[in-house]
Amino acid sequence: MSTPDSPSLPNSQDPLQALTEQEREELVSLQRLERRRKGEHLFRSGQPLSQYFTVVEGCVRTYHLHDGEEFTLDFYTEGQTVLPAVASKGIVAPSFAVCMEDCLLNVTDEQLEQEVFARLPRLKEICRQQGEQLQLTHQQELALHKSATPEQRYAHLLATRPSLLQRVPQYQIASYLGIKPESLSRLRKRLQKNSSGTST
Amino acid sequence: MSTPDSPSLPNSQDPLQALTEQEREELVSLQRLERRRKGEHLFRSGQPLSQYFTVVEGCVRTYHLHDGEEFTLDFYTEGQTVLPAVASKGIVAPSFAVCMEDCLLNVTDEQLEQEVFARLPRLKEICRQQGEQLQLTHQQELALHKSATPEQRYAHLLATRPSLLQRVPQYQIASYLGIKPESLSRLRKRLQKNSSGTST
DNA sequence: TTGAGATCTTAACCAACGTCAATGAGTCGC
DNA sequence: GCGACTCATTGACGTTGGTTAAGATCTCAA
Repeated sequence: MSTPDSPSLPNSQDPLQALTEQEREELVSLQRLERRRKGEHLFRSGQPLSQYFTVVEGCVRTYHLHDGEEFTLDFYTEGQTVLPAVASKGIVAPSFAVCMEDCLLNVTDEQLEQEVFARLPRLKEICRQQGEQLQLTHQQELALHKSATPEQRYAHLLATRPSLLQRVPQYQIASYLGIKPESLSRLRKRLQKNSSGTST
Repeated sequence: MSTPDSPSLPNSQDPLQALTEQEREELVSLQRLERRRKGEHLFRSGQPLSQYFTVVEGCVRTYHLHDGEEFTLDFYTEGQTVLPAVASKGIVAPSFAVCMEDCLLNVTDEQLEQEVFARLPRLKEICRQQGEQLQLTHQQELALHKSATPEQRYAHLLATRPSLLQRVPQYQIASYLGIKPESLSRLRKRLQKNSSGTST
């Protein structure tokens, strides 16, 4: 009933379980939390990336710009990392990231990252591994997007991240699914009609 | 006229330029080359990955299986790496990879990887950075796929990897574009008609 | 030559998305 | 309340992809 939404990319399954209680506490003590207002950008496409963000509270959306139109890549909510840490210098932001709500973010820059890894050497390997698996997951996402119809993609979103639909305007969900808002509207209507017959 | 096809994922831009001539020679001397026959699989979805491949000669296709149907993820030709090196233990193959032609491959396993990194310490960082940028590139691919029509995707493929279309059966290209072979056939016809008018 | 198999093309029909335009519903500031 | 604005919905229409089925090539082997 109240599962807090598993992320579509398993960004998830807390790999920090591998740390000891003490290590985790230390990690928390090193965290730097910052507030960002609704509408603020975390980064913009093409800019060198110097910070990495994890959402503690709120919602962040990443998107591409293409012929003046926004294409939503993903939504990040409580507990999700907008970009994996362990990024090297010289990495360039591949997209835009904007706060959908007022946000509380865990912000890591290069210096802090060095510090954290110095204190928790095991974390580096954990992050690296996580990043690699994430990459493979991205490939799978692409495959899913290719092989599924918009309807299936919507059903999948509904099944895996139901609360997102309450939280985010539908025209952005549509863009996330790769269709127009009007089409999402019709699609939802179709599903309603079919499911109402099913539940008898 | 005869550019050898830039890969869709810039897998490309030889990051080994950062090595000295001597280092590169050493790298080559450490390479292990293997032949694989057309139709052989390099890995299968779900299996632990113990080897990484770069195509020296031939063509490799990766794909997903979904309800018994294949969905082509990508094609890898001369010079392209099927999966990035610097993968940790315990990584699981996210897809299938099969040789489209008889292939000559540069094969790296964990042991060889250790050896190479021991001999060329700088390479490790280079590979890591490459892997991270690749990850961001995958995100961009997904965005491109979402925001472009099949026609635009085909045009993009035609522009960036023309020789692939000569090399690979069209029904697999169709699957790569996310459409059915019949649709690709119609699409090509439409494009022909339109471009014939243009070239006057 | 004949037949089987694989690949590509074409046609006809339907379903679904895109576009354009109009209408509601909700919020906000005045 | 009122207008302005944003967002969701609906309808009409055209375009395009999926499906099914048929046919055209081509290769390969008997």
